[in-house]
Amino acid sequence: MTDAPAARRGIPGATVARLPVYLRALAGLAATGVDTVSSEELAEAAGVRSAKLRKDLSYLGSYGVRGVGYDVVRLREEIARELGLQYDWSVAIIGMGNLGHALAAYSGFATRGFRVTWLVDEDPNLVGSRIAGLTVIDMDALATQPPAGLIGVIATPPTAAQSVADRLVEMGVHSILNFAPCVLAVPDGVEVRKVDLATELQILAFHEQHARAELGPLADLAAVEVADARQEATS
Amino acid sequence: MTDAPAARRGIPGATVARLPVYLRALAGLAATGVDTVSSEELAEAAGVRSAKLRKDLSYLGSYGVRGVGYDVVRLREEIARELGLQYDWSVAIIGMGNLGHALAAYSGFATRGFRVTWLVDEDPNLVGSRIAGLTVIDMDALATQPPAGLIGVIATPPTAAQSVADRLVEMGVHSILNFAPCVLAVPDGVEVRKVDLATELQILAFHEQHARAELGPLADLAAVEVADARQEATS
DNA sequence: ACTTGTGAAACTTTTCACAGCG
DNA sequence: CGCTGTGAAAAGTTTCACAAGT
Repeated sequence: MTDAPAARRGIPGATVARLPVYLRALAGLAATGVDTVSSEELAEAAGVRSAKLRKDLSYLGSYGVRGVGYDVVRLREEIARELGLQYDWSVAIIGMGNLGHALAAYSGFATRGFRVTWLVDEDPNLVGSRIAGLTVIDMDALATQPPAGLIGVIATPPTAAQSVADRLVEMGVHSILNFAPCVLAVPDGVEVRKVDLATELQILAFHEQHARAELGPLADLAAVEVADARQEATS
Repeated sequence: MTDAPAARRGIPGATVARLPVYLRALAGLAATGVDTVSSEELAEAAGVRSAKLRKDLSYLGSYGVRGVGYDVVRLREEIARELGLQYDWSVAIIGMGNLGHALAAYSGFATRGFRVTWLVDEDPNLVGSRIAGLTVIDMDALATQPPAGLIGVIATPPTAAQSVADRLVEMGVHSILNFAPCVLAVPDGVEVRKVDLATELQILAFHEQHARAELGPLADLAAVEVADARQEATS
């Protein structure tokens, strides 16, 4: 019954997270005029192994042709549909600091199915000003016209992030992208993804340190040793 | 032999990725004067389950006290050491567009063990200008003084990203944070982490669409349907 | 002949549940 | 008694290898 041409509820999360990468790779291939691609080639373009790619695509259904490969246009459509990109989703960016500014101006959203529709800040000096073609409003103004399916992007300082999240949830938002370096508490049914820049660097630092340890003592480290008030910790 | 007070090579990747979150939670607790914390409390602050937290910490060694909990200062030091944060790592940001600018000005790096030391761009109009207290240089200038342990942050357009990565690798960098929406090919031993903003939104769109499907047909969708040249696909 | 789609195996990560220790 | 640390079970993810289809 529910066995129509797509996967029955339950595409693994790891697969969902890779679909955007495949989509990007397919867009690149389409742009260069390729119209059929093998799992081997597409996997190469996406930076994964071909078996993984095939397994991932198998969750969406059978869109390949054995002995031939995948039709670039068709596969692109199927993935886009699975991701819900037949709609142009509205995005509200909250917090117009450096990062909020950069996000508002980022052209990569528009080209990939998203429309930045609201820019929000609480600072009265910013409210009313124009950034990237939009007028900055405050949270109250946003709350008067919250569209269903809005995605909220939090780019405030961490101290403000939780209360912004609360207000977004209150107005019916259930997808949030959080750039503030803090944990957000939200009710069930609200999906939060986080991007923490310092965290990413710390993970790299771990690998850097351990790669280094293979090669011998950390003698030639140009990274500056922290030699400051660390005494208070040891005394 | 190699059984000193830390984990023997092989902390799971999933655990490493969470250590920065624990570190942040501990910093928060330390700031409010708490000096002992149970796995339950710390897990709550970090947004994970306590069993997972304890398992993660067990890879670092036994730093808790049964019946009591963990010493906040001690645990913080141990995690920081494991992540290699006893050093201040140098960071070079390549690509001084909107995002590069925002990253250069981001104060969150300095407070978490990283020092943005070089800003790089190829545009002659930018080279020599000052951003966030630093003078913008070009890749050639960076190549003349590449410190060991440098972390490269790529914030260029995707078309330039691969060649920037190649040059970074050439000068001995083996940790790269890539903001450009493309796959980078690098040799073994070079660690690349990527942050793709549109990808994150697409993953949210997937969940948004499927959460919505639970509640019935997509009637009240305020996300604008893409009603353009999609006919060519159906005809 | 060639490439997909997929069971089964291998590996990783999370969760459970309780022994062990302060 | 309470909380950590950890084996063992469960769940999730990746890889293998080949049968099945064109």
